[in-house]
Amino acid sequence: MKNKIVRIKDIAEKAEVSKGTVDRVLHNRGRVSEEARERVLKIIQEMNYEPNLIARTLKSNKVYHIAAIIPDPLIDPYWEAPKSGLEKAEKELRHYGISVTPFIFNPYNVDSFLKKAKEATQSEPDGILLAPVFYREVLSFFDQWNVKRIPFVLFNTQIPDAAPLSYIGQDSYQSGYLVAKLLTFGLPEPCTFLVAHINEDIPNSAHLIKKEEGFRNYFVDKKLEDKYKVVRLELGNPDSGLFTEQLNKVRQQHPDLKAIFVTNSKAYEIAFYLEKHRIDNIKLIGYDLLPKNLYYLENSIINFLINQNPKGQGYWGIQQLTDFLVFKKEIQPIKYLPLDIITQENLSYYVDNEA
Amino acid sequence: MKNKIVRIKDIAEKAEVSKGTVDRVLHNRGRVSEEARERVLKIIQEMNYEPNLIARTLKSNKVYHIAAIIPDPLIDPYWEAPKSGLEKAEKELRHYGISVTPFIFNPYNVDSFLKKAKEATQSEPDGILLAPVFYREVLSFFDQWNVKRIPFVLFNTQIPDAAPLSYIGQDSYQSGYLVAKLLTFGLPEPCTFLVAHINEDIPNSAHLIKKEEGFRNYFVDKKLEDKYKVVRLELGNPDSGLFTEQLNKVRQQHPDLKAIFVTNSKAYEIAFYLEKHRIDNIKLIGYDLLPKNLYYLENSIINFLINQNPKGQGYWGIQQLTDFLVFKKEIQPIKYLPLDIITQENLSYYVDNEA
DNA sequence: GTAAAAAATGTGCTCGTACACATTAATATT
DNA sequence: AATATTAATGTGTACGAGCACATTTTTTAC
Repeated sequence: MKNKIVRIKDIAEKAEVSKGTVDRVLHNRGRVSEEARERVLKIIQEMNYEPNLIARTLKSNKVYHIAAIIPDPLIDPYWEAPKSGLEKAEKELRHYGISVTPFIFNPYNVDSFLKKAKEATQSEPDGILLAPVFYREVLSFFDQWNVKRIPFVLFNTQIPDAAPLSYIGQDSYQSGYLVAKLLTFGLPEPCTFLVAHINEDIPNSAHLIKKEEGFRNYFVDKKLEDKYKVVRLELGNPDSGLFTEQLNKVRQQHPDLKAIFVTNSKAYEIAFYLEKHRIDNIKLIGYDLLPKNLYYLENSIINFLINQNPKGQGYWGIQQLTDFLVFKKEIQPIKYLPLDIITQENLSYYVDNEA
Repeated sequence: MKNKIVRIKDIAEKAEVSKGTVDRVLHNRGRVSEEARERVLKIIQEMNYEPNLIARTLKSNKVYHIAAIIPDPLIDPYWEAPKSGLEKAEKELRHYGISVTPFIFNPYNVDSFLKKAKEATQSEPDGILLAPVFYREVLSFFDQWNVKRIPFVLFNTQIPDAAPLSYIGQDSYQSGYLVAKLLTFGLPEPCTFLVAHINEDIPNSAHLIKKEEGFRNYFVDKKLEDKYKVVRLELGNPDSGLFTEQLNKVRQQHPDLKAIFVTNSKAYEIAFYLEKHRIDNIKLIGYDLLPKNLYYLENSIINFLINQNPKGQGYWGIQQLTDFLVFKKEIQPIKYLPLDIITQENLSYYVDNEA
C-alpha cells in the first residue's frame, strides 16, 4: 500500500543526503548543489511528499496576533454572531499560535471607527479581520496596511476597490435576486412589493444597494415588470413616530402591497408593526437569525429569513488568516457563503449548529 | 494576559510533582496518591488546561483503519457525493493516522451487501462508516460489531433500533414537513399534491416513509386537510412504459394536481416526463444536487431541491469516527445536517463548496 | 602545495504529549 | 531489623519539521 506517510527523513534516505539538505531544498534556503537539489526534488515528486502541518506548527512557538476590528454587539446585536464566530475560531486555533484581539467600535459613529482602526494598526498585528462598515473612511487604512504588508480580510461588506487577502460574506446582489424569486413564488398574482431599508446610511452602504439592485433586476430578467410593482422606503429610527407613519402611508398609497423585503437584520421592526396592526396579508422577508427575528418567524409573521451566517463569517475570517499566516496556504480571494433560506420548518438545524 | 498556553509541564511545576504524575492523573493510569491526585486535578481546573491535540497525535503513530461500507456510485450516482466526502476527510486526516478502506456494494442486491459487510468485518477495522440501505440485513451486523466493540457510524438512513456511535443525516420527517410548507406557500389555492416514491423497496426504506409522514402531517397540523389533497404513488423503473402510464393515470384522476414531491434523488425522472409532455403547471420538489436534477432546476422544471448534503455526510462520518478514535472526544449520537433549500438562485453556493 | 574562504552537507536540539522504564518511598513479611 | 514487595513518583525518549550550529568538502588565493 502507498498508505505509508512520507517524512523528510524518508526522502533524505532515498536521496542519500541528510534531512538538512532536504529541508534546504524544500524551503529554498540555498547552499545546495544543483545535483543534490534535482535528486531531492525528483524524489519529493515521486513519493508525493506532503509536509505534516501538525508537526510543523508544533515546532514554531511563534504567536500570530490578529486584530479584529468589529462593531459593538451591544449597540447592534447583529454583531454578536461574528464575534462569537471569531472567538470560536480563536479557541480552536490557539495551539497554532493564533491570538485574536478585538477592537470594537460604534457602528453609528465614524470617529469611533477611526480611533479603533488606528489603535489596531498601531498594535502592529500580523493580520487584520475587518467589517468595513464605513466605506469612505476605511480606504486610507487599506493603503496603510498594504504599505506595512499586513494582510487583511474583509467580511460582511464587500468593497470593490480594496484588494484584501480575502472577502468573506454573501453575494448581496444575488441574495436580493433570491428574495424576489421566493416572493414571486408565493405570490403568483400581480401586486406591489416594498423594499425597506431600516436605519442605515444608504449612500455609504454599498451592500444594501446591491441587494435592492438584485431584487429589482429579477423582475427585469424574468419580464415580470408589468406584473409586479416595486417601491422603496428608507425608514429612520423605529422608535420614532415617523417610522409608523411612513409605513401607514405606503400601505395607503399601495393597497395591493403584499410583501416587504427588509434589506438588513431588522425585519423584526416591521414584524412588530404588522403584528400590532393585525396585518396578516403582507409577507415579510429579511435577514439573519436574531432572537427577535426568530420569534416572529415562529409566529409566521416573518415568512423567510436569509441566513447571512454571520457567525461563520467571523469564524472563516480567522480561519483564512490562519491558513495564510500559519499554514502558508493559497487563499481564495472571495469566499461566498451560501444563501441559506430559513423558515420555521428548517430553522432548528441552523441555529447554533454551524461552521 | 491569560494568553499563555498551559502545558503539562506547567501543571507539574505548580503542583510540585513530575510530569509523569500529571500524566497518570490525566489518563487515570492509577499509581498516584490521593493527595497528589487532588492537588493536580485542582491545578488543572484552575489553569484550565487543554491538551494540545496536535502534539498528542504527533506522538502516537498508530494507524486507525476505517471501513466504509457504501453503495456503488456507478450503479446509483447519488453515492458519488458521500464517497468524495469521505475521501476528502481521509486526505485531511491522514496525518492523524486515519486510513479509510471502501467496501462498495450494489444497492439493489442484498447478497452483495452481505458479502461486503462481511469482508469489512473480517478486516477487523478500528471503526466502520455505513450507509444502512438494507434495514433487515444490517441488524445482525450491529450485534457483531457491538460484541467486537467496533464503533460504527451510520449515515443517510436512520435506524431506530441501532445504537451507533453516531447517526449523520437529515431529519426525514422534518424534511417532508418542510416540503409541504414550501408547496403550500407557492400554491395558496386548493389543489392536489402527489407524493412519488421512485424505484424503491418502500417497506425496507424507513426514511422515505418518514418523509411522507412529515409531509402529510403538515396538513394535519396546520388544519389544511380540507384545502389540499395528498395522493401517493409508488413508481417502478422509469425506463418502463408503466412509469409513464402511472403518471398519466394519476393526472387524469386528479386534474387539479399542482405539485409532485419526489422522496428520493430521482426527481429528474419526473422532470423528464413533465418536459416531454410540456406540462408547466405542476410544481416539482425533490432531493439532492445531482447533475440531472440541477439541469432541470436551471430550466425551472424542478422548483426546489432539498440538499441532503451527501458529501457532508461522508465527510462528517469520517470526522466523527476520528474525533472518537484519535481525539477521544465526546460524540453527539445524532448529527442532523441542515435542511438546505436550493433553488436556481442560490444553487451555485452549495455546489462543491461545503463541509 | 598549503592555508584560508566559501560552499555543501550533516548533526542535534526543540516543540507538547505519551509511554516505557528507572528510581525512590512506604509498607509488608520474615 | 533486614529484606522483599508494592505503591508512588521521576526520567528519558520518540514523534516530524525547522533551524542553529558543527562538520566536511570544494574552491580560491597566495
